[in-house]
This record gives sequence, structure tokens and C-alpha cells, in this order.
Amino acid sequence: MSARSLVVESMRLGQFMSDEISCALHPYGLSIQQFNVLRILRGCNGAPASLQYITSRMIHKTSNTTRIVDRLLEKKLVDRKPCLENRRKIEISITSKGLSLLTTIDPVIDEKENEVANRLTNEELSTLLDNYKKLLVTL
Amino acid sequence: MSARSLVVESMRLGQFMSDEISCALHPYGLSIQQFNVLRILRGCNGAPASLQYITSRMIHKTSNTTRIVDRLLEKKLVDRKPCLENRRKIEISITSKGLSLLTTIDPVIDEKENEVANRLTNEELSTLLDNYKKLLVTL
DNA sequence: ATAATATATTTGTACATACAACAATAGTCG
DNA sequence: CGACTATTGTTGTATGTACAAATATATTAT
Repeated sequence: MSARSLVVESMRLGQFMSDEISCALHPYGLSIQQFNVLRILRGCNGAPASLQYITSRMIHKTSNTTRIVDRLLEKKLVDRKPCLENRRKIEISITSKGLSLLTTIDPVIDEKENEVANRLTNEELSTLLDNYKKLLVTL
Repeated sequence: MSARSLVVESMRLGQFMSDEISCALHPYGLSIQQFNVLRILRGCNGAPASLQYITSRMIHKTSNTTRIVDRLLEKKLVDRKPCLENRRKIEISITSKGLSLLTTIDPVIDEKENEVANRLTNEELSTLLDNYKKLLVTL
């Protein structure tokens, strides 16, 4: 197993997953990154989050969180307030509209995730498995 | 192992790989997609490729190949001619400048691929392995 | 206290992604 | 032939990615 196969196959698989989830989100007008941010905010259980915190949890580390939050603001799915203790910071929280949208989407994404996992053939999984195993041995 | 972990971890891993390769390409002024197209064209061994053919081999299926080729054209790394047999088509081929750039970059990417593969810790690989294995059993 | 440095976020720009609409050519079938 | 449909590629628009520079505030050192 070459390092190249590992890299290329991992990229292809990740892209496939990401395309499928994006597609499932499309009817709700959310990009995968916007959805990601909403889920991060829900995970805060009411506590506000800074931009920095959100960025640290995102899959695409270099993505521009300011502008993704801007779009969620336009849709009134999140709130943004200046932080009083530290005026450099902002406090972002999910609105009730945002929460209820997530509640609607949750089962759709759950189903899609199962579907995607099951759509991988045994052969594809075996190949991946072999690749990772061999790599494991050589470390 | 949940379908969600499989999906999220696969996306994270793919993103990590892709970020690392992009970074290695940066000094050469190529994006990962531009590099991908150049390698596809080299793989044609002199035969010209249509846009459609290139798109079918790309990792990002929905990406806009016309505009990626435009940028390679500007850098004179590829040629574009109308196809005489079928005037809807265009014939794209890699130039000698493109080939020699690839020759320069090849060893750098090989090294990066090995580095990336080896940077994954045993623990990360074990977790992935477990995830894929469990999935394999349930299919 | 002032200057230097660090932190938090925003803005700018080029490129890529996602999707839809459009245009041109080719193939098909009456 | 002429209309219909399919194929191939281009263009438009909104969003996201990647990186660097700018802005504002906070912290630290002198």
C-alpha cells in the first residue's frame, strides 16, 4: 500500500461523504458549513460562543467563520452580540428559529449518514481497511 | 460505531490530507485541483483530453473544469484547441512547460504523501480501523 | 503611563464549489 | 429536410476556501 493511495482514497472518501451531506441539506437552504456551525452552537446549550471557539471546532479550519456567521444572521438562525467583558470578542448563540430548524433536519441527516455508510461496498471498505492496516504495521 | 462517526471522521481525514497537499503545492502557484488536472493530462501520454473526460477523473466532481483549465492556460501549462471531428468538443493537452513543472513537483508531493501517512498516529489509525471494521461486519 | 506585543475579529482578493441557465453542435426520427 | 432531443462546453451568481493585511482591544514590559 502506497502513501499515495492512502492520501488519494482518503480524499475521495471524504469528498463523497461531504457531497452527500451537502445534497441532503440543500432543501433547507443550508451549506454543510452553516449546518456545522449551527450544530456547534447547539452543543453549547445556551452558552454563547466566540468566533474563535466556533472556528476551532469546524472541519474546514481555514474557512472564514465571520462570513458564515453573517449568512446565518441574515436568516435569523443565530444572534451576535458584543462581549462586555472583552470588547474584542463577540458572543454568538443559536436562536429558537435555528434550534427548530435543526430539529427538523436532524432525522434527515441521521438517515443520510446511515445510507452513506451502507452504500460503501464491502470491497471499498476492505480496500480501505487493508490500506490503513498496512500503514499501522509500518509505524 | 455510528454512521455519524464514520462520516465525520472520513471528512476530517480527507480534509486533513487535502490541506497538506495544497500547502505543499503553494510554492509552485498551483491549487490542488489545477495540479490534479495537470496529472490527468500527463496520464494521457500526449493524447488530448476533452473537458468532459477531465471532469470525470477529478476528485471534486462538480467543480467547474472550464475555469480551472482557463487558469492553466493563462500560465501556459496547457493548450486548448477546438476538436475538428466534433465541434462541440475541445482538445486539451499539457505543454512541455506543464510537464517540466510536474517533474519538479513530483518528488515534493511524494515526500509530502509519505509524511502525511506517517504523521497519523497509531491511535488515530486504530480508531479508523475499528470504525471501518465494525461497519464491514454489519453489511 | 507608554510602547511593544498578543489576541479577536473583520476585510480584501484570488481561486474553487455548487447549481442553474444558456449556447452551440450533433444525432434521431417523423 | 425540419423539429426534437442529447451532448459538450460556457457563463452567471452565491457561497466557501485560503491566505494576508488591517483594525480594535487587551496584556505585558519597561
